[in-house]
Amino acid sequence: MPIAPNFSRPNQLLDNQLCFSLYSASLAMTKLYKPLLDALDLTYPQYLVMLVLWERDDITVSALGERLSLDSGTLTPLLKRLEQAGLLKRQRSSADERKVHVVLTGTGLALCERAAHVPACVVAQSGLPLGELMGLNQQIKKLRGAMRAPAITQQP
Amino acid sequence: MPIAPNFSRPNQLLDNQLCFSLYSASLAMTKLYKPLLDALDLTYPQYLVMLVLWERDDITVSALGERLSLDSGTLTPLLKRLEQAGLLKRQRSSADERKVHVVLTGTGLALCERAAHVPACVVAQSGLPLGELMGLNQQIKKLRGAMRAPAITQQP
DNA sequence: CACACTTACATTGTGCACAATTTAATTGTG
DNA sequence: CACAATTAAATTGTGCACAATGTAAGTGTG
Repeated sequence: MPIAPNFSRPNQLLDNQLCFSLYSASLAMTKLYKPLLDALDLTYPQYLVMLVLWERDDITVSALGERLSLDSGTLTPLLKRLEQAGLLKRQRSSADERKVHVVLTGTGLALCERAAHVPACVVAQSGLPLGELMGLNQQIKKLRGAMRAPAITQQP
Repeated sequence: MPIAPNFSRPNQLLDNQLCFSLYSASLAMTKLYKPLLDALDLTYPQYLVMLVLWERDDITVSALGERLSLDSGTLTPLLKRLEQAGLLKRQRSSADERKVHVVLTGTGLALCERAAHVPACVVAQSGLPLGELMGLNQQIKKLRGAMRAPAITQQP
């Protein structure tokens, strides 16, 4: 049986490419960060967690999860590794024993300085003008917002 | 110690958001595909592999890896699962015993029909006009190309 | 105040991604 | 032809992502 390229369904080729572009660009971006983050002993998801904490320290696991759209199954082991590395502490709330607060240590707070050069390095490596990247960022945020919103679905 | 938002380094907040946008949008997009792909018993990376094979059957693992920017460490177990599911065969080249050719079975080829509606469903769910998605796709592909290219680095 | 219900994390299991290493086949060079 | 070098997959180990489930703490209702 001969090869059957599906030119009859241009959508199947075209539309999936946006999804594949996102997927592939995201992986490529992570690789761009890797050498910089290796120097800080952070993985990319760990770096994202630290970015949130550098902005707002002492938040609960669920607040962190909402900010990053990640659940406890992902965050719990990740946070344990960061705690093991001495960058933060996980402490149960005394007011509500169900909640776990994530608090930076001195080491974790200090790491912010050593991470300060990372974004500019990545921008430089991408080789595209900053304005273009910012415009792209706005569009992707819009797409992400659209995906977060519930689709026009018939309610039962 | 008080919270220390790093407003003094706007880049650290701004530039990382493009990267985070990509990361988060990619994960969200995968979740959009999930219910559709569940019906086909495919994960999203498996679906990408099938898309490539529906376009061009009988290619080597390394060709597949180049197309998707994935290495054998990712593809080998993924392909074994697709083989287990009866969608493809992995067969060593007789001409060069190092190479493994990936060939669709009848079942794998037939699945193309059942997957035909997936892209349009995802576009509809995103809630954005098709033209906008296509423009975004072009820009992201440009970014990905820029990241693939070696940065302006001093050669030793 | 009992008790169903909800909430916040933690745990378990599957499937990517990828670095690093291994194995085996092929190619290039003297 | 011997043999170092290269190439193509496979293997091993770590760290996400996430579904499904479990556990314990808190909440609401009669």
